[in-house]
Amino acid sequence: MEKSKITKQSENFSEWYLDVVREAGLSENSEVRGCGIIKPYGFKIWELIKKFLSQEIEATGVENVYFPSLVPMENFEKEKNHVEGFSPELAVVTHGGGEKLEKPFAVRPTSEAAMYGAYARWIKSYRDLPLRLNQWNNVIRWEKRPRPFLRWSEFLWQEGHTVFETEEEAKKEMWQMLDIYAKVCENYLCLPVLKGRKSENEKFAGAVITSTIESMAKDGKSIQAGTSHYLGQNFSKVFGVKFLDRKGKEQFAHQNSWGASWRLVGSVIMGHGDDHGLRLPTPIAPIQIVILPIYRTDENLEELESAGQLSQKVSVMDFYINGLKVFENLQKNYRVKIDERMDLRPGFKFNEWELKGVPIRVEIGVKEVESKTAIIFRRDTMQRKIVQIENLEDEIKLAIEAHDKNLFLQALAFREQHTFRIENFSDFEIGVKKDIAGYFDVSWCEDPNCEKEIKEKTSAVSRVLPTKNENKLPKNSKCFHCGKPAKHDWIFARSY
RNA sequence: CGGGGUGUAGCGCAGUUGGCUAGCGCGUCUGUUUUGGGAACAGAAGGUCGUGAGUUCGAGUCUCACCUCCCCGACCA
Repeated sequence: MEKSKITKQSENFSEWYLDVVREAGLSENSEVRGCGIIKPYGFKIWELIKKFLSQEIEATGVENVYFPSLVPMENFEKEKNHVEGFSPELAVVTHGGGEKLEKPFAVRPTSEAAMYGAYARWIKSYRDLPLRLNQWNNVIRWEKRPRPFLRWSEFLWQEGHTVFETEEEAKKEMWQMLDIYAKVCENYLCLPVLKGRKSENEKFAGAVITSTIESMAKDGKSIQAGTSHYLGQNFSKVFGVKFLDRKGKEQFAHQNSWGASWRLVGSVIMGHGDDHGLRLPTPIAPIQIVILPIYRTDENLEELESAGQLSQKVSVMDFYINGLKVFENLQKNYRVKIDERMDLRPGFKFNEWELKGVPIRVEIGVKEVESKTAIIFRRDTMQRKIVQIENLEDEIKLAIEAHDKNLFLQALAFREQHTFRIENFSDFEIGVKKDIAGYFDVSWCEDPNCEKEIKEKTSAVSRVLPTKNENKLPKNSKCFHCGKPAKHDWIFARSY
């Protein structure tokens, strides 16, 4: 048996991830450091995720727009925290048309500074509100240490930018959009997420509140899978987004921004993948069912031909697969691929489709043709089941439901097994240094300096204050690190 | 930006104190036999040895400079 092309997760998770990304044909490095080439199979996964996100976002009444990718540098300098947060990672265009530009342009790392000048012109009255727009685009952030899908220097995402009369309305929408991200993750990506808000140190540069969904990778690290910010009046004040209210008084608007990127692809790989490769949830699988005809020798084919119902120009498998209505229906209802490659052995194909994470495989060999059956193989369990050919469609439907449910439950169980209540800092330090660490549930003081010290000592930071803990007293009245009064129970972890 | 590596065929690598026509594995292409868990054999194609300069009769190999990419940190709203 040939050795696996991918490193075992338990040996080196980071190498496992790079191996899967390469061998499953998702992406490869480009000539530009930190910018990846997304290959068709990887891009299709993103397009399917995008389809679900887009549906959910548009269902709330948000409209799509497009703003330019170049932003005047001076726009970034308006909001103090924003410029401090982003200037280290800006790409700047200094030349155009062969000449040095008088005023340089930044390539957007996010579009607050690109859009809000226009918002200021568009919004005059409370009647113009709420304004709720979204754009699907690319952004560039000059990352020091890129990683496929999770932190590339150029990435695709959507960014929503919305404007409201009141703080209350804005905050309500911030949580509404976060719920949509959580729903997409849980329903379509089969990934359980923790919802909540970020600490002072971890929030978006320029936001009043940053909310987040966090999913767990199989090495116990946390991935921020989507984020929704209440910007307050920080940007409306500097960009002049103001309106006359119902009493004729001028007010600065309350704004939100929210985004999710193809980081979600990385979250799926790291959240579901195993030593055989990818495991894709059916809704976002480019190929949901692969049908694998298994040929034997020409002799067998001839035997079958002479035995049966076969026109001379059609092979046995063509007859079986294309001639039966059950397959016709499958191809109507699912993304199906028939692997007709004659030059490859079945063992090779099994491994290849498992590596690519195809949820359901249907194997049809001579035995199945003779007995009018088919074999259904489930990627999540790696188990085979023999079914009658006339039941194939129903059986596949059940298998898909079970497959996706199982992916979700396995990920949830993994997260629960790797979430630890910690009462003191020495246990925390020991826990964080484990190979497969996880989430640390701690009572914390919420002091930014305390968080900085924790980060310096352990490289772990707060990830989220889960919404369910927001209105609860902490389990321990003292901070697990500094001993000052604790405010809430937070989740700390190492992260991507 | 700090520390450590690296650069030779599409990918992964070897290349001895400087020496003759630069090699191996995987992959690719052609053919034959195969085909129920990563097939075998035969043949073929594929190289400015990161770049530039230097030492030498002779440099993949030695010297200097530069560049690249990777890993570990810092940075990552």
